[in-house]
Amino acid sequence: MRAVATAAFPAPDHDHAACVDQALAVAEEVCRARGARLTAVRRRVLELLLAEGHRAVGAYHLLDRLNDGASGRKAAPPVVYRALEFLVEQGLAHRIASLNAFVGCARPQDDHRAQFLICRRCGTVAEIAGERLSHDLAEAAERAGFTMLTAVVEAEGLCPRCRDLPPEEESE
Amino acid sequence: MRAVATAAFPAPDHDHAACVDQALAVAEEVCRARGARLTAVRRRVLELLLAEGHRAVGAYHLLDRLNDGASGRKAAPPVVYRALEFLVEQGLAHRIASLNAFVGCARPQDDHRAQFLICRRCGTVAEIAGERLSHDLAEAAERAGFTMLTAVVEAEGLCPRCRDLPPEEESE
DNA sequence: GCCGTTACCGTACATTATATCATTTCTACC
DNA sequence: GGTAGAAATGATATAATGTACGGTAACGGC
Repeated sequence: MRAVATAAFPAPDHDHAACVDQALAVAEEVCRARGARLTAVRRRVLELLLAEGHRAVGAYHLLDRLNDGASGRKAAPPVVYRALEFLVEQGLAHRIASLNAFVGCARPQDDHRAQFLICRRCGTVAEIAGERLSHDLAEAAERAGFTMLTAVVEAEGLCPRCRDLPPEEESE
Repeated sequence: MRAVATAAFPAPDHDHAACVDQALAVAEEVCRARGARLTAVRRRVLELLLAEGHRAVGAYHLLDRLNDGASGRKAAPPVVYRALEFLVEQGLAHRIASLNAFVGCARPQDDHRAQFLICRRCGTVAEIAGERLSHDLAEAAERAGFTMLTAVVEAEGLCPRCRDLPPEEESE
C-alpha cells in the first residue's frame, strides 16, 4: 500500500513536537505575510491548541491551561474566544461545530475548505482536503437554487487505530 | 426547467398549514408503526417546531412557546431537550449543529441521511437528500482509514429568494 | 397484587458564548 | 519623537445552551 498524499491520521507515535513547531512557524509566516498580528495571547492559545495532540478542545479547557500557574489575575473567557476567533479567521484553527470545540489546523498554508473526520473513541480530529466534495455540495445546493458560501462537513466514526481495537477496550 | 423531485425551498406563500398537518400525520403514523410513544409533550414540541415555518429554532425558544400562556408550573429545559431527543431519534426533527438549533423534518417517512442548506439571511433551512454526497464522504473517509458512522453536512449561503434581493434590504 | 422495567418530570447545576466599557498597545503619519 | 486613530486587551457581568441526578408515575410479566 502506498502512502497517501494527505496523511489524515498521524501515527500514534509520530513526532508531535515537530508538528507543533512547524505549525507555529507556518502561523508566524502566514501572519507576517498578511500583516495580521500574531500577538502573545494568540500565539499562546495556538500553542495550547496544538499541544492537545490532534484533538478538538473546548474553549474553557484552553482557558484553564492558559491560567495554569498564573498567580494573580486570571484570564477571562473573552480572551480565549477572541484569540480563537482570530485563529479561525486566519485559517490557523478550525471550529468543530458538532463538538463546540476547536482544533489546530493541520495545513494552515493551504487555502482550503476543510472537512473533518472525528473519532468517536479517541477524539482525534483529522482534516481532509476534499475540494471535490465541497464542489459537489455546492453543485447540489445550486440545483436547489441555493448559493453556498461556506459549509460545515464533519464525519463522525472510528479512526484507523480505534476501529481495530476490541469493542470493549478503551483506547485512552 | 422541470420541477425537481425534492422541492428543497418551499415557495414563500406555500400552504404551510398543510405542511404541518401532513408532518404531524406522518409523525403519528411513523410512531405507531414503530411502537414509539408520541406523547402529548413530544407532539406539542413537534407542532411548535413545525410552526416556525422552515426555520431552525433554539431549544429555549421552543421552551418559551411551550410556556406561553401556561399559568402554573412552567416546563423546564429538560422537558424540551428530552422531547427533541425523541424527535431526532425518530427522524421527525433534526439538529442543526452549526446553529445549535433544531428543525422539523421535511420528509420524516424517508430513511435518509440528511444534509442541510441554511440561508444566512432569512434563516430558512432546507433539506437535501444527497445519498450520493454522503456516500462520497464515507468513501473519502475510508481512504483515510476512517469508518464513518454519521455525518454533519450543513451548507450556509443564500436561498433562492434572498440571493435575488438587493444587498442592503433585509428579507425579514 | 408485586415487582422490575421503562419513561417521565423537576431541581439544580454545568458548559459554552457574548455584550459592554475601560484601558493599553500598536501603527501610521507628521 | 509626538500624536491621533485603530486595534487589541482586560474585566465584569450575563446570556444562551445543555445535562446530571433523583424522584414519580405508568406498564407488563408473573
